[in-house]
Amino acid sequence: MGGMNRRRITSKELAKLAGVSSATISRAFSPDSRIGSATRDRILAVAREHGYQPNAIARSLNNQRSRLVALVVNAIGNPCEAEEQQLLVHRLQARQLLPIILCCADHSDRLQLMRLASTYQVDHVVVFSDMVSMQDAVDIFHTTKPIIVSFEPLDNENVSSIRIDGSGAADEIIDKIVRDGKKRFAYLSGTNSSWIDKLRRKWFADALAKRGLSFEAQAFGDYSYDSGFKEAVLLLHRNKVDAIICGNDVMAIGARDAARRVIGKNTPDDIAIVGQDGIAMAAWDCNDLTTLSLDHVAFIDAVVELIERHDAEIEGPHSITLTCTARWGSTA
Amino acid sequence: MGGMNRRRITSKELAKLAGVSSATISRAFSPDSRIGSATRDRILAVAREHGYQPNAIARSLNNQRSRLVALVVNAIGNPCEAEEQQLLVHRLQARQLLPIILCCADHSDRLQLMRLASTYQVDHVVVFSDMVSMQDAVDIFHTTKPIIVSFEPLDNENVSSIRIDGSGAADEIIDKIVRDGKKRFAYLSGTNSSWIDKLRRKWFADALAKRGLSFEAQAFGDYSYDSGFKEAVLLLHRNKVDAIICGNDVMAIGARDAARRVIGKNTPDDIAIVGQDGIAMAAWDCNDLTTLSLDHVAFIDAVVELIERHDAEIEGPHSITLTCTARWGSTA
DNA sequence: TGCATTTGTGCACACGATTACACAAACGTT
DNA sequence: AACGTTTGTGTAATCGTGTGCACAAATGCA
Repeated sequence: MGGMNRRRITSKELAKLAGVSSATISRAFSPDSRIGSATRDRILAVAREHGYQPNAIARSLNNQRSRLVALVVNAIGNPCEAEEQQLLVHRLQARQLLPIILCCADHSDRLQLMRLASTYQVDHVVVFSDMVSMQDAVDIFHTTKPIIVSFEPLDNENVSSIRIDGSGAADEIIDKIVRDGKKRFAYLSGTNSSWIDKLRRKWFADALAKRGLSFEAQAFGDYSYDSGFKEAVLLLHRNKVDAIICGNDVMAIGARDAARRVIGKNTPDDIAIVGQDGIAMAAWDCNDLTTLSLDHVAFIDAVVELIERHDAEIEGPHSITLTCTARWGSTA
Repeated sequence: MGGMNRRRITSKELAKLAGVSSATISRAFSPDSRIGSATRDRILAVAREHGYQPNAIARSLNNQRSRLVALVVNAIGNPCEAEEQQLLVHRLQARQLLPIILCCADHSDRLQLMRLASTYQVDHVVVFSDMVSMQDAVDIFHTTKPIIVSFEPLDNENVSSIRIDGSGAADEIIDKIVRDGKKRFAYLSGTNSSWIDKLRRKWFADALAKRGLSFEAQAFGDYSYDSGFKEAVLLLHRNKVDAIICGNDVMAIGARDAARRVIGKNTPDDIAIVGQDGIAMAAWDCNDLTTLSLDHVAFIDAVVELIERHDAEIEGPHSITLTCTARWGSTA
């Protein structure tokens, strides 16, 4: 590969080395382009020898297409989203698209962060986070061409969305718990401001209402194990509930630990505990959680389909609805 | 903000609107630039009105500085790295640097992926993954200017590294286990090809050797809960060991579950189980793992320091050594 | 052979910003 | 008032590719 620390060479320099013009270099790297195959082979050989690769930044400027995708997420470590993030990143990489992560957790200024990403002319935006208002995202990205993929249904021509319906699975789960004789339900929210949290809560509230019941108590955590633990202790002490529906799986595990260790109640006999998301960890032997689960692969398939629609310049927003299923464990 | 679906405007168009030249537009957005403050204020007002922001792609081309950072990771969901990834992303965002994730898991072609990222002229590369040979990374990125931050010490002027020393903590942990009367040790590796796995194993092997002991058995997993569970079953059936040192915390949890549920042995009395990484989940009440732990904040501080050295054009590679500590739980 | 068509290559400009240089206006000094 | 310095702005080149256009060479067809 020649000397170690050499500057990356440009198409013009390579052109000189190969005895052609820089336009021909460009064509050699463009698969469907009028160019002699002998010339192309020679150029590619010289390019390899000198470690030349076209500069994607310059190409993006010219193309008006960056092949960058902004992923707006709450956090990276959080298992709730992590499995989906992982899947999506793989699918993007297979399409030669590079993901830029925008992480909304903590106190970073989310709007400024999105504005920064938008200056990089990302081709697509996928919003996983429920901490950012979809309207803000539209305002910031609407000048670039990306369509935004999001859970939140928003009536806007630039937003494609994925709707999630867990009402059926919630009904099944409530049915089982009620038949097991539980009567006093509590809901442990992830965040009180999030619309997705309200949606999830509504699935279960409706299922209860159908049976003449309702949530006797409601607590607010932050999707973390610690908050699940802490809030469950309070719920069990103060409200004496015998069933806790949690906003995600991690809090459910925290709640289960709290019930067992602090209060001395075990699932599913003394108390029923339900998670949401269906993360891999929920199925671990030590957890074995009953959870309202979303098919991660189907979800990411849907995201990719929306992205491809957009890439193919199919106009207008599109919406896909996915249905959750109940995954049974020993906690309810 | 005016019409909804308008194309993003350019500095030249904004210049016409504000009655100045495009050079002046650029200066208005460059904090330390010779420009009248009245002009700047007027331009910024017009810019806000029309939703103008400088195009980062064009700026990068001119600057030779993209403000993009490539993060080479094994996987996103994997808790081992996730906490560090999360911390690093925040620190980068605070510096107006955008992270591009390169995910090496599964069967994607890691080299091609790194080549793709290198065409985006990333300013820095941080290699978390132990699935990629550092020499490959250097070969691919050496033409761009980034210094690579990595665990693996490599004698190359373009690589800064962070060395991790867990020998002291491993010694403490082995000491405790041996004094508890355990005699038959097994090591459960993450991957058999990884140099970092060999390093970790050596810390414990040395501590054993100091006491005239050695590993009676060795198994190979893939850092996942399932592999920890499965390999532990085999180890306990075939080799009858009474202490398992695991390559990471997640496998340790799997091994603990296997011992308890399949074999009927409990920690720490029947068997000692040790993890590595010190992830938050290890401290959860239901896990309470004894683990060889790395201070994640200190680690990311070190990464950021190396990045800043590089940004400040301080020449040459640099190396920082961090020391691990033992974190005690009820599994050993 | 003569002419129409295809193939392969170079020239020159565009993409959207930054910046060295030039220069006019405003300012300070004696 | 004369002159040197600072300040603010415009002009034009540059970053590295992609591509429409022009044109020469090669090919096909009668």
